[in-house]
Amino acid sequence: MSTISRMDLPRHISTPPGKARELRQEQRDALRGRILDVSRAIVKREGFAALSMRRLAQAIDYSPAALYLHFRSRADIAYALCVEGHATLRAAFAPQASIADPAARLRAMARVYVEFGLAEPETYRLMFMDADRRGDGTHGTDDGMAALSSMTDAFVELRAAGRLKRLPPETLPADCAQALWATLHGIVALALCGVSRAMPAAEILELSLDAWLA
Amino acid sequence: MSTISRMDLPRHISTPPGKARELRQEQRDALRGRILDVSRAIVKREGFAALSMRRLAQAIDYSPAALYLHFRSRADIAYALCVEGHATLRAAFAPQASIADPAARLRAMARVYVEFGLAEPETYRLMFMDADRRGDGTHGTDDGMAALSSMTDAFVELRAAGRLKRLPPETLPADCAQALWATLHGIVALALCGVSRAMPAAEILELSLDAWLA
DNA sequence: GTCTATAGTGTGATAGAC
DNA sequence: GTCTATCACACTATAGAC
Repeated sequence: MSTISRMDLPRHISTPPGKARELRQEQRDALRGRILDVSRAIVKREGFAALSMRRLAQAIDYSPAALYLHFRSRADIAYALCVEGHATLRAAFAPQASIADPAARLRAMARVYVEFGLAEPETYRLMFMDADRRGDGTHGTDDGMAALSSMTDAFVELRAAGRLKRLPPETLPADCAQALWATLHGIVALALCGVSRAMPAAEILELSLDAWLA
Repeated sequence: MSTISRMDLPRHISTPPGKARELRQEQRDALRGRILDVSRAIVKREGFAALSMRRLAQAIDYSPAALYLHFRSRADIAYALCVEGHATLRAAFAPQASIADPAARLRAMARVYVEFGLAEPETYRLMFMDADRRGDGTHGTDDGMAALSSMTDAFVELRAAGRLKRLPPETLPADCAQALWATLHGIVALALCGVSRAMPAAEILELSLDAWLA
């Protein structure tokens, strides 16, 4: 919970003419940031469904109407949080890129992906499981597909090294990546829904990776 | 939690000896059936979120209050529809059981599963994607796990035939089934969320099956 | 058993005063 | 920019008349 009160922000100060504009802009950005901070916290803990405009307003100590000066709608906030989430995920992927062996790299990326989903279940839901129901345009985030293209690259290397002989020769590496992603998503999604009570997600993951990459 | 207590039955009335009682029961069952019919239709077309008690009541031409004489809550209706869905899925699996080759059988079952998800997206959502958010006890449906045990059986046969040598020898067939299920769920879930815009689900499926069973 | 009526609570979003 | 007040809805569930 952020302890910053609105009173900390200088609001009705007669601003000197020069910097007035950027100062106002700074305040705007600060408030927008605070809205996102609180939204992120609520979503993380209780999920996007628990994020109502009223509650959000109360948490940042403004009226609900004030929110609409910074976001056109609730879906707009969801979109912003999704973009953030994709950036986080991409950042988590980056360190794995230096792994030389493509199979080991794929395994590492897969583990990162699943760990992200399990560590931030509600964010993951927002990003990948409620996407179509919200009606906003989250799908356009090419940024989020960076992970997919890293996996594609690894499959290209595998194919070049002749290590995908189990699959039909005309199979595209991009399709392999897509299929592996579907597997990863399935593992996370089942875990989040509590349906796969038997086995821990990490074990399912290792087994699936063996099936794909052995 | 017993819904109907014995005390609710009209014992002050000397129950007419003949068919009165079962006739009343028949009417009760008929109305309950109609409620489920309409609910199923609405969910199929527009999803469980679109099923409100008001709307349901209007559709069956009763008052909202009447619904609560047959279902304790909206979640109760969801539960009933889930049980139905699991029965449908199990029935769709049955014909595949006669396929002799375990790998071919697995492929056939996998296709049935994915086809079910794509053909009845909203029912699938209700069964496997909103499960935890509803708070009812759908997970207890052992009936629904019949599919999983069929897949386990197939993996047992594969292992016995020495056709799983790519996986570590201590791997349990039940775990293989669980992992394959996760893959299937991932394929369906991504397709339903419109995230995997590139590739048709059927192709991802075949590719994944090759990876698993080649 | 079924109705009408309504309690009680939520929601997203907006108008208009200051 | 921010507020108050409110619109215009939705919802589940129940009370009490018949």
